[in-house]
Amino acid sequence: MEPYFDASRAEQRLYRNWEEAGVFLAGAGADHEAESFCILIPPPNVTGALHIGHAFNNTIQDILIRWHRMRGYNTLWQPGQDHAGIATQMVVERELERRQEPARQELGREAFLERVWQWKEQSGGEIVNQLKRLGASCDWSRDRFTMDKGFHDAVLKVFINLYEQGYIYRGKRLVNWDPHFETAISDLEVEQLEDKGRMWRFRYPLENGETYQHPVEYDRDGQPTAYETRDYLVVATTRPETMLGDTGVAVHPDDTRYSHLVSRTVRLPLAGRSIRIVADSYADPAKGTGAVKITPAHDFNDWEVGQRCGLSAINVMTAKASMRLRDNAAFLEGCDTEPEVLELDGLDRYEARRRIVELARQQGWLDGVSEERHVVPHGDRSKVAVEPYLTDQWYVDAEQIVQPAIDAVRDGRTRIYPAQYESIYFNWLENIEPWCISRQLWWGHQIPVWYDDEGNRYCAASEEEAAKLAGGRNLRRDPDVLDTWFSSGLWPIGTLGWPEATPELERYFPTSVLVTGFDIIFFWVARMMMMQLAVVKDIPFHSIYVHALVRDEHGKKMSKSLGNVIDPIELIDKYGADAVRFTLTSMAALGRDLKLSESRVAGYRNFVTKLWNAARFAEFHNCESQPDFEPDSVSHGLNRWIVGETARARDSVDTALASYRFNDAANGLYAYFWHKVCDWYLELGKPLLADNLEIAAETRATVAWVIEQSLIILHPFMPFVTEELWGLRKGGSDMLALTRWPQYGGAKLQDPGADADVEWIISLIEEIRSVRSELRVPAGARIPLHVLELEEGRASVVADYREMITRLARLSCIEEVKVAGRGSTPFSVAESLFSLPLADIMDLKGELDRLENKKHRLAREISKLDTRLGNQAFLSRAPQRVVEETRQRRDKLRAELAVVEQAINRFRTLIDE
RNA sequence: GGGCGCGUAGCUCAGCGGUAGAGCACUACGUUGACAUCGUAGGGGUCACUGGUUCGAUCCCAGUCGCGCCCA
Repeated sequence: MEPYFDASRAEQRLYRNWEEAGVFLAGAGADHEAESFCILIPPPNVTGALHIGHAFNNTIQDILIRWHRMRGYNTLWQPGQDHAGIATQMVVERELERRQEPARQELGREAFLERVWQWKEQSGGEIVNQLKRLGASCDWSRDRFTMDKGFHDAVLKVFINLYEQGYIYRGKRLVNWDPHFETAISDLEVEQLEDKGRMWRFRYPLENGETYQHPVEYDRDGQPTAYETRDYLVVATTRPETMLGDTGVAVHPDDTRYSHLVSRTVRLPLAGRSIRIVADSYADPAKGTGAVKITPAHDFNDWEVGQRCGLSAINVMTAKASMRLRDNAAFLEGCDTEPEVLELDGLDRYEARRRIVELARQQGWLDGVSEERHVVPHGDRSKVAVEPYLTDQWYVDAEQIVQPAIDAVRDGRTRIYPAQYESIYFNWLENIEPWCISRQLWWGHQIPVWYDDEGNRYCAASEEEAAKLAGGRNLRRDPDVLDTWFSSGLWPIGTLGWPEATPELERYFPTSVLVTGFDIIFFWVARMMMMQLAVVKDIPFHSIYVHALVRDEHGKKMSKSLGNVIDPIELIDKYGADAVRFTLTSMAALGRDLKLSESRVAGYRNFVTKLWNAARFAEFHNCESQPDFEPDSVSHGLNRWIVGETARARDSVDTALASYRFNDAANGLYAYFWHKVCDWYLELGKPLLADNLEIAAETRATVAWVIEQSLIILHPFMPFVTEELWGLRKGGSDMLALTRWPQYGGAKLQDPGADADVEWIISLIEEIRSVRSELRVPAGARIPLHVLELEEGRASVVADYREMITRLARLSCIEEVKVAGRGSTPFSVAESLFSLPLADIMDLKGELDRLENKKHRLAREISKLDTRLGNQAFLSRAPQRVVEETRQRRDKLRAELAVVEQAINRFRTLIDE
């Protein structure tokens, strides 16, 4: 065996072996009639590359899957990719541009889609290979794509189903419009970004000679004391370019300044349109002048006001967010436009903004301008400011299907871990808004609705069926496609074969657990709940494990623009997949972000090496597993101890994983293997492996068992190195991935007597090492150990472990003596007293200090406990158990103190002599 | 504005009513036939602050101060 595990060479071979042996297939290795365990992968975008968040998310899933598979469950990890409408269309369009090929519009829909499919075939599978590098044990034979024929059919069927039940409707309303992609997007795809901007105040002249008194001076109580007569209203806006679409000015119904003006009109500058002053409580008297311009076609709040007050909505922009005025009948109607305004036609919205402000200044209706910060909605993909835009779109009336999704979590049929995410889930669902599901894109599931020339709609699974419904009328299909999340919302039933009643659907649905990031609870998790419950009347999963975000080592969100992205594949290349996985797992504390630093990965790479070398040790010493080995029948205390430790480790892994405490599982395994097995068991066990000893055979078998048990319980976390070592040890006949998880219970393999002995031996060795180190005894020097006094029952222990103590503490001999010799250093372990004769090398003063320190530490602790035990309130109110434990501890410390004091006295005597 | 979370060793984080822990980093020593990607020993903390509950608070409660995120 090499001294290191060569991850880069072994990983791909090991993965291939797993695939060829079919160990990842649904149900592989399952016990007969086993319970099923199924996880659906959150489908990565087909355009995507594996980022660290995927690596984390899929490591967690793989641990759960491998753990269950080894425990004999009938396991399915269902993989797949999402067609990711906007993202993919964007990638392919860029590709066309880069290669200077005809753009999407020139190609036309059909040819463009062909190109997307081509692209998908060539470069779409990258992320699958990357998941394999991570070790993800998905059943790739069942890989699904949200645009597959079967999945597509299922999506259309659901659309038709929901349409027919009246849960899907078409409506003309304001949507969030992304002017870059020229499509509607849903509320969730909008992110609010704060930006510094300006607030402009405009004067809109009152018509028909109306005037009002506007306060200009106030007394101390804020009461107006002087007024001026105004023949205009001042309105404020951050978006001057939309003023051409103004159809009203609103004032608060209780605002006495303006009440006589309600229903009068102002003349909209530039457009020359008469617009009505309306009373609506949306206008806040305390803000600005209390009068607010209303642009129903370009602002969500204004839209509501317009609906309430009967104002028309005039769209003054194109889909690209440039001004549309010249051939805009709605705009021109009722206008007495000034020539300048038509020159704005076709200008980009920001250019139009500058021009309008400039015109306002020139024409004298600019009242003022102020700087302020405000939040501007942006498209999460395009990063451009979205426009509220008036269009016809398809909506899911989510309110009608939301209740079962709320109930399922309320009554615990689906549980969310950690529970704090439940309230986020409820809060969103209880305030659900209609879901805009149509997108003006080409790549996606085209909406299965046809229109005849009169505009009647026919919703059907195919053109033929629509034609039948239409009775031969001329039809054209709705050009829009569905929101990507509409189809991924059907991921659970869609991947398992619905609407066919497949065996997989029967066996694996509802699925066991969904592992996902909190950032897509709304996008995806909540919608899957709603849609599965609406379509098949059942929950999609029993549990939802919500994990946090992976951030950089300073806690910043990783992003390309910040340049702080850690590429998991680079980490895997450098440290191996096992190290990357173990790092992520060890940091996966429930409900907390992880800050990833590379040094941590390097640390776990060292753990992989440690495991590798422990196995190498076993090989050197011919420690081979014995078929008839019974862990509970070993005789030597050391072997009995490690068997018990191993059982405890297995037990705590199971407990931790069952409650999704992945970090506890990983850290427990790390401590067990490195600090128990390697630091102590293998070191103490070395003397027992000498060929001439009777105990050697048992110890070799125990070492083999311990190593192999460790490989098994580490396998879900570090599948590659464990599988490789398993193969090296077992000759490759059976695979670790399908090896049965140990069932032995904790109690049967525990031996408290052996545990106490070994722990005492460890303390003794540590104490000797500590003394040696502090007294600067050369590391290579062998020194004698004098035994002065032993606690009851320890004599045989010292005898049994004599050689181990000698070796690990680098002693020349262990002798019983009656009195400590001149120049020797006494020290204590629990209640036993020893000394090290170090006359020529020791630092007397330093050693005395060391003992005094220990004495003070003990004395301080004892005094704390004494105070507590002297407190009547404590004695009467604390639980008896706690009182008793405190007393025992105090007594034990007192005994130790006595021994230390004895050591000090002896030492003083020696110094005085 | 509403909600959630977080302030514990130099750094990244566990813990969570009764002994304050890990990894990394740091210091010293060291190649003993598994491992220097290692071993041994060691230093390092008013558990953000202020009150309260309790026999007892890093832990529970309230407030303050800092930081982050989500929603409007």
